[in-house]
Amino acid sequence: MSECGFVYSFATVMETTDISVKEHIIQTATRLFHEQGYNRTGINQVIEEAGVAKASLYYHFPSKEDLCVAYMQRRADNWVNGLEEYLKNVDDPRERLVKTFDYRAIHLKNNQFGGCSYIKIISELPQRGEKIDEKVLGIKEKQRKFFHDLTRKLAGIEKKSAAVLADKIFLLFDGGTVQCQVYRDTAPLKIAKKAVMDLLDEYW
Amino acid sequence: MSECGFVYSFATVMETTDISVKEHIIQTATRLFHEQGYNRTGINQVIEEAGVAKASLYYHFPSKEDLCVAYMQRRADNWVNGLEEYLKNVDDPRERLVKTFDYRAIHLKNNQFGGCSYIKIISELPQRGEKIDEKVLGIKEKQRKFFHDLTRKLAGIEKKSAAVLADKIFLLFDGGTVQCQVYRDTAPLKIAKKAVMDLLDEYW
DNA sequence: ATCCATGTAGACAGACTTGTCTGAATGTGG
DNA sequence: CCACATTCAGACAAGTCTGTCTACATGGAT
Repeated sequence: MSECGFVYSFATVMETTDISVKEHIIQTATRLFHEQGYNRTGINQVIEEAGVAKASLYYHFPSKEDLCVAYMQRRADNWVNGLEEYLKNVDDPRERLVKTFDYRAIHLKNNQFGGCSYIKIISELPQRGEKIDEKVLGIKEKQRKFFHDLTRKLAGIEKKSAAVLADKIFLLFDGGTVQCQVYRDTAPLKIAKKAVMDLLDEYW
Repeated sequence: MSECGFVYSFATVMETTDISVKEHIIQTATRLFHEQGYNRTGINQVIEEAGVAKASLYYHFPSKEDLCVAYMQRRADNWVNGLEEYLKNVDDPRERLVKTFDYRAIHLKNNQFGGCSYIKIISELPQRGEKIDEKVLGIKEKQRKFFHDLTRKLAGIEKKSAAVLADKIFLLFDGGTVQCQVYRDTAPLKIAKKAVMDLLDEYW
């Protein structure tokens, strides 16, 4: 098989391209876990599609649970990086809030309306493994903080009002996300965006 | 074993108590699927805890997927019946809307903050089996219609405004539900309720 | 009287799962 | 030069899963 040669030559290139075996595993797992679900994706499929040996996976990740944590972190990084790029020329906090919902719709569409990775994971693992639980709560809290930071920057808003507003927007964010997943359509997020704009108009 | 005798005598009683073997299976599956998740609950556990034979399960349900549909229908029935009971003396549509969020919090707490069964199912089965997809969309559409019917009854509201308002409330409903699932707390639904009350105040 | 619906118990097939282990190869750093 | 980190291939263990099947029991309806 030429595949073997490919893999080995690939490994030599890897330092220059910075796509290591570990990175291949994370990327493959991130794709498969999100598209097929965590429970329905076996380790064997991950290593096969990543083109790595099983021992290599377990060398980098002691268990599937650890790979799951890396998957969620990668999803979070991708989201934050994509959003920052999308908002790079937007300064007004009001506009940043609204455009976040635009980007959310784009992001969900680009991800086959798979919904929120973290809500999906806790839906698949109701018993809450410690590491996974911690990761989900940490990421969700960062999402919440994002909205709180933005509303606090709105001109002339009181601190308490900003917090209430942020929590409402966060609810619309998650509500829009899961409804887009259910309906496989961006319509719910458009309504959520409209709701956010109406909320912001109240504060002028 | 006395168990055998128990089972058989149970079967004879079943017509009077109206708790058939099929009903036992549905109740057990409804509990286990919601608490443990659909994928993580095996047929063998269902029949064991229901106290029925495997052949009996497959006599009533051709496949696990069919049992899943029955599970979702049962969850929907339980929700609607519980809500109707909770709202039986509440006539004002505004109050019915707000109290629906109160009942949602009670319901989630009573169900170990397991979240929305239908969102969980589509999170576990991303490929969307035909029967399951149809069921989830049907139930979600009924939930949506519930809010639309109520907002239309608000005094002096325009038809279009009522529709927009209902969709916003529905977003807060689902957002509150999944966030309660994440945080294992009713706090998000309290914020959602407050958001609904604020929305309703706009329409006086 | 006999058929049929409904129920029991439990073995079995065939596939899947996670994780371990053996044994070898490669390239780099000390 | 040798030790170490990293990677390969793939067998294996020990368990899970869904669904099928055999063989039998029971009670009501025709």
